[in-house]
Amino acid sequence: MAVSTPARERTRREIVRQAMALFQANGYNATSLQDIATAAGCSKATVLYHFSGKPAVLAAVLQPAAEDLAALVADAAQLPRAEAQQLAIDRFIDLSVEYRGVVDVLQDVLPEIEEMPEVAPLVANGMRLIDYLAGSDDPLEQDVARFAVNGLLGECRHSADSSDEDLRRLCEVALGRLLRRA
Amino acid sequence: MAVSTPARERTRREIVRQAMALFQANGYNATSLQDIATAAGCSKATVLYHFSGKPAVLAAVLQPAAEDLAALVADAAQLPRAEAQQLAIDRFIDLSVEYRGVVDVLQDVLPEIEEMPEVAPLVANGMRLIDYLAGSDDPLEQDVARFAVNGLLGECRHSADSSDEDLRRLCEVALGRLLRRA
DNA sequence: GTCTATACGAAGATAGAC
DNA sequence: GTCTATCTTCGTATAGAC
Repeated sequence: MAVSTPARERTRREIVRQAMALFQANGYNATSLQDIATAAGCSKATVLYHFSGKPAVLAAVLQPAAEDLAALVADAAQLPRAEAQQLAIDRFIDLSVEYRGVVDVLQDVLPEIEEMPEVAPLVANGMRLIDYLAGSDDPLEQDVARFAVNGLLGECRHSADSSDEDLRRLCEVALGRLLRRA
Repeated sequence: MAVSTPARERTRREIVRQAMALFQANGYNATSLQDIATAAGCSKATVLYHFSGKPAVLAAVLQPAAEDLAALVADAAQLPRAEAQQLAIDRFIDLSVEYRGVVDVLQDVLPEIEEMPEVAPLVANGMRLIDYLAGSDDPLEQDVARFAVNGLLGECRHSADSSDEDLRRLCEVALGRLLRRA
C-alpha cells in the first residue's frame, strides 16, 4: 500500500462500498448495475470495467468475510476434532455477528450460488466449516450442522431490528442446543 | 367439477405443473416465463392470459402447501399453548417432508417475498407458525423458532439427494433439540 | 374464451469513441 | 479510465385472429 490513495482504486472502492449498502438494503437480485453505478456516481459501463460482471461485484463485497472464514477453517484444520468443533462454534458466532450485514446478502444469493464461480471458494470453506461444526462423520450430525448454518444465515436477515448482543445470544443458544459436544 | 376435464383448465394445470418442475430444478429467479411457456407447450402470452404475472404463477405453485399450512395454523389456534406447540412441531415436520420441493422453491423467493402480495397469506401463516413453534412469548424462544424454520427451509434445498426418511429424521432431531417443551 | 403476434421498458453485458 | 451507443433477453402489456 502506498502513502496516498492511488486514485485508480478510488472508483473501485466506492463501487464496492455502495454495492454493499444496496445489497444489504434491497438484496442482491433487486439491485441493478444501474443502481450501483448511480450510487457510486459513475456509469454502468464503468462498473463493468472494474468488475467482470455483477457476480464479481458480489464477490468483492463478500471478500473480507470470505477471508476471515478461510482463516477460521485453516486454524481448525490444525486441531484435533473435538477442539476444532469448539473453535468452529465460537468463531463462527463471532463471524456471524461481525458480518451480519454481509451474511444477509449471502442468504439472498444462496439459491443461485452454484452458478457463481466467483464465490466458489467461500462456498467451499462454508462446507468445511459445516464439517467442523458437526464434529463427527455421522451423516445426521452433518445434516444438523448444515441445518444450524442455514438457520443462522436466515436469522441474520430478519435481525435488522435486533442488537448485536441479541444476535450473539441467539447464536449461542441455538448452536448450543443443536451441536452436541463429544 | 364436470365429468371430464373442462379443457379450459387443462392448459392452466399444465403451466402450473411445468412451472413447479422448473422452479424446483433451477429456482424461481432463474426461470423465465418463456421457459415455462415452452415447457408447457404454449406461448408466453398464454401464460399471462391464465396468470396476471410471474408471481401469480408462483402463488399457484405454492397453493397446496399454503392451504395445508393454513389448516395447521387454524387447528393450533384452538388448542392451549403447550398442545399447540406440539401440534405445530409434528405437523410442520409432515408438511416439510410432503412439500419439500415446494419448500425449496419458497427458499429461493424469501428475499423478495415482501413485494409479492400474491403470497402474503402464506407468509402471514408462516409467522403464526413460528409463534406456535416457540410456545412462549420469550423473544429469545421466538428467535429460536424462526431459526428452526429457516434451518429447515435451507435444508430442504440441499436434500435433493436424501430420502424422505432422512429428512424426517433430521427434522425431528433438530426441532427436538431446539424447541423445548414447557 | 383461448390463443398468437407484436411491442415496450429495463436488465446485464459488449464495442468503441474520447 | 470513463463514457455513449448498442445488443440480447427478460417481464409485462396490448391487439386481434380463431
